Amino acid sequence: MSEKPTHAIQDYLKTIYKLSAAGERATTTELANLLNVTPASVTGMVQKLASDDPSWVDYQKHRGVSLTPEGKRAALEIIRHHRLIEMFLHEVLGYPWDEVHDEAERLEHVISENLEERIARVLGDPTHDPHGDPIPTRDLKIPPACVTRLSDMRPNQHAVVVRVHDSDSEFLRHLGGLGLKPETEVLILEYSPFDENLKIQVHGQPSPVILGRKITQQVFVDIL
Amino acid sequence: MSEKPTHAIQDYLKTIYKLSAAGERATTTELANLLNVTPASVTGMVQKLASDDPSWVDYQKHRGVSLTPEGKRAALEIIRHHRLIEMFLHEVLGYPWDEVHDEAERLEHVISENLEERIARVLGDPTHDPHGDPIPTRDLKIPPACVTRLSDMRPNQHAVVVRVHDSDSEFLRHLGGLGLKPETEVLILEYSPFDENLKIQVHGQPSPVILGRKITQQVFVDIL
DNA sequence: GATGTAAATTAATATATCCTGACTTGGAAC
DNA sequence: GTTCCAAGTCAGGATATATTAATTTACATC
Repeated sequence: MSEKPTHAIQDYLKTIYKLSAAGERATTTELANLLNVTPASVTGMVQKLASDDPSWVDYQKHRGVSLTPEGKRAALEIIRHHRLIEMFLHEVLGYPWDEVHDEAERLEHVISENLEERIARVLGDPTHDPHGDPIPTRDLKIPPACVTRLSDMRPNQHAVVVRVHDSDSEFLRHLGGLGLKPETEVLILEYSPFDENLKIQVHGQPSPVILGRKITQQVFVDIL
Repeated sequence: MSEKPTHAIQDYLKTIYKLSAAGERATTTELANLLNVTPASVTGMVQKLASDDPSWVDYQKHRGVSLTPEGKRAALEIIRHHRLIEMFLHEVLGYPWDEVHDEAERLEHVISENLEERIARVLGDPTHDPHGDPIPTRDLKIPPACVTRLSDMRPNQHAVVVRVHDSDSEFLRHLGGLGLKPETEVLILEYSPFDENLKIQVHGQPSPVILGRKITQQVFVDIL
């Protein structure tokens, strides 16, 4: 049985997981940016992660890191904690969706498996968090996240929002104001090829809105 | 504005608070025992606590420590977190009372004031935790805990349990089995002066039980 | 193949917290 | 008043994680 990773290690593993979603290795600088530490700190830590027994990552100098099975397991465990907590804060404690991330970021490291289980039970084993990100199951399987972006839609297409990029509170409040949240339906009215703006009608909103690519790229949809 | 104390400091302050309930200063060795560190570590930490600005404690070599107003404030803040969390785990997530302490011990350090407030709101501003310990109010006032012990009762006295000593999970399960929890009424039937055993009838239980001082001293009551 | 630059690494150091082992102090008992 | 022991303190060092500054590497471009 492997030792429980420290909080810092959990953060590294989670971040490496996110960066290697598409299969490539995570680089030192990318990690440093997302973790808000210097590249030198990342180098030091990933060397440790690789030399721990069992090792959490596969590390090669100047070639970045990827997770070992053990590292992936630990990463998914934390991601499950994070997303269950977000859902719980939203559903049970009435948190607005733009405030859940930061609170979950701290709680995810300290809840027991017992508490994780009770939270999942109370929520009825939810499959997605308030931003639409999939929650790993008890046995740490995770469905592939939807990757179709609102920015890929064209006039007359009809779609439903399934996921929005989280972690920026301000951005989430803005989306909330527009009515753009998971399960909301949208109809594309116009596409402007030069600035890549989209004019869309959000279901339940009084009038259409025009959105730039900065926004539409962060909203993921299923086509209806 | 004072810096937020680290987790370790919060634990020290909380423990000093508990030890100085009666007004005396907490000693190095007592602290070391309760915190599961060596006396030398305590000396090092309390010196730091005293030299921080603002200082958390008043420290005099070989004379132990007491909390400054700032230290007391921080201690009560953590105790409020701890007891609200215990109540929340019990009431909302169905934790048995013997499991809440350890979980709260970790969560108390990471919840935001926002979460504290929402928990209090959902619970309807409870005044006591599941073991009967009083919860400091929002402005950190705390009523004196009841100090009459079941062991002080004598035959024919009728009392109601208001508080039991927490933090030992096994002991709590035992008490639970006996039906001894806050708000339960008891009637003293016999007192045996030599071994200090008490025979009592617990309301709702089929038959009386005989309890030794080790137990009756840890149960606090109001006389009816 | 030489070279410039961005990325990554190393080395030295800082901070927070803990430890062990050696030493000192306070105060009770003679 | 000594003496002695439990309690307390000091010194030195360990671990985890971060920093900055200096150096090295990879690789695209000439």
